[in-house]
Amino acid sequence: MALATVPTMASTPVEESPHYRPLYRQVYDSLVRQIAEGAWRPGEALPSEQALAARLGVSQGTVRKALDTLAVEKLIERRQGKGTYVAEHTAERSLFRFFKLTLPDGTRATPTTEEGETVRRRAARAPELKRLGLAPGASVVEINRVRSIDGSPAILERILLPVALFPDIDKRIPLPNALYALYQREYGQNIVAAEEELHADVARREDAKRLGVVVGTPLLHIERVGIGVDGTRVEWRTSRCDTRRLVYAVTLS
Amino acid sequence: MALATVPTMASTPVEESPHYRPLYRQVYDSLVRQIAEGAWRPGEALPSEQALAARLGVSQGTVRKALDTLAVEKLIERRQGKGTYVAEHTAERSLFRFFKLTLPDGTRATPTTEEGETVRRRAARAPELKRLGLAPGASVVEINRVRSIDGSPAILERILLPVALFPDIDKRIPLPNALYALYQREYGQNIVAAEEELHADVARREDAKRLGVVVGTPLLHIERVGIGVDGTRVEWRTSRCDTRRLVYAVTLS
DNA sequence: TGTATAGTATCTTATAGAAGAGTTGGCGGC
DNA sequence: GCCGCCAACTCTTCTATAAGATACTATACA
Repeated sequence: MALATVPTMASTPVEESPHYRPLYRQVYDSLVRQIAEGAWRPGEALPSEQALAARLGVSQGTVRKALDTLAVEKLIERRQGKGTYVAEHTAERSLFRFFKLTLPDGTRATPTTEEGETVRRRAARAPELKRLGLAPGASVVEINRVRSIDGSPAILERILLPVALFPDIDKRIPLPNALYALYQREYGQNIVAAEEELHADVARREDAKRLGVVVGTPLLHIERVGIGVDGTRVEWRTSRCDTRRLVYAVTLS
Repeated sequence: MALATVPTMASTPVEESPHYRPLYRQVYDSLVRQIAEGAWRPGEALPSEQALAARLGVSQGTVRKALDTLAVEKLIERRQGKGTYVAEHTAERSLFRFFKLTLPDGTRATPTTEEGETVRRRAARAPELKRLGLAPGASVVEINRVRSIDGSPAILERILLPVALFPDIDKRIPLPNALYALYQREYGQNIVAAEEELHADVARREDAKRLGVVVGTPLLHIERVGIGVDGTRVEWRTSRCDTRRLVYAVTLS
């Protein structure tokens, strides 16, 4: 049996299809696509399991299995007796999930942006096209800012965004503290995963000046690509961090 | 209804118990405990879902739900038509899971140990007791070794293990490449998670000599605590890595 | 030596009832 | 009439079970 909303599969018996996927997987794919398309806004409730089951022509338990998967992937949240909600990036949450820098004592750090933030639009260069998976000729927005902890500079950030996804973001300065919430709320770009690459480096003259440290201070250099629901590469962020002030802490499992 | 193998719960109706846990959760706990106790060796097959269900007096679906959870936590592996197996740390796997250093082009790095590895036993110091959650007076084994990529040194490693958990590990030199597989196979210590803290640092004289780099070279300093199935802190590992040769790459989700 | 076939394992789907959370309406007191 | 309390109802997700489908292995057989 195939989903009523997937007519291309409904026409042939699933057993004969080379792209066979279990029913609950089809439901999962369908829901992911709809969430990606913004059928429900973040924070909004999805139809109930029964309603979804009826609409898709499967049983409630099958819908439930798909929703379970979405829940562990943090795309949705469920509350017994209330409903199922599309996850939203609150300021708190997105920091907890993707911001791995903590204070040396292990407590959460909440950085703020210094004066002098710059936003400009320009053509993307070759490595940027590659990292963001863009077609040649695409434009990007480049944001540069200094992030502070307890009032003194600790991180240099450079953020690259495809203009195609964020058409007017250069008119939104000063940018809010929780960028991912902005991406989600204003541009429908929901970042669900991130690939990070870390190097050790030392502060050069320009770094030293902006961070208020001496040349040669060790810096943690972080390259991050933010991934959207459908695998789109949404953001490329480069951070250079003074790790005497902040520690990169991550739990592998 | 409570598990037949959990008599403390079976005596009172679950509804009245303040420690109420769903059946499938009780099954899960029971299985985790048994795996931790080594009821089945790593790589060995568990009884079938039906057999477990019969033994525990629940339905196959309930056992399955518990096994599903164990599977996402990577404590077990399942193969349709074959059976369910206790996960084992093969050399390949443990590297993929907890070794986040890759070559600059993104391919997997397989380090080897240089000559000159040292293993010694001594009393644990205060910070070590704290990190490993040991009682005062406990002893540790300290391992120091240089790890190489393509034949040239890239990582300095210092490993601390509680002697209580690894009684005779100092007699096993040279240690194998895949330490976590050794922990699991010979000492029943199955590492399922790890907490890592990363700093940027520069090479001091001793580092420079052992790694063959100049003093002042940026180094990535990694502190890792390995966590066992029941939350025990099994290993404290400190790595100092030349990130011109290796990159720390991690995917957050 | 290759091919059915039986048996046993996990995987998929469906259904029924329990438990949580809010809403509504009745009822008594003021 | 108006307010407050509480039980009943209805909606939700959660739990537990059962039955059939699918996958793999080994054995019997031509």
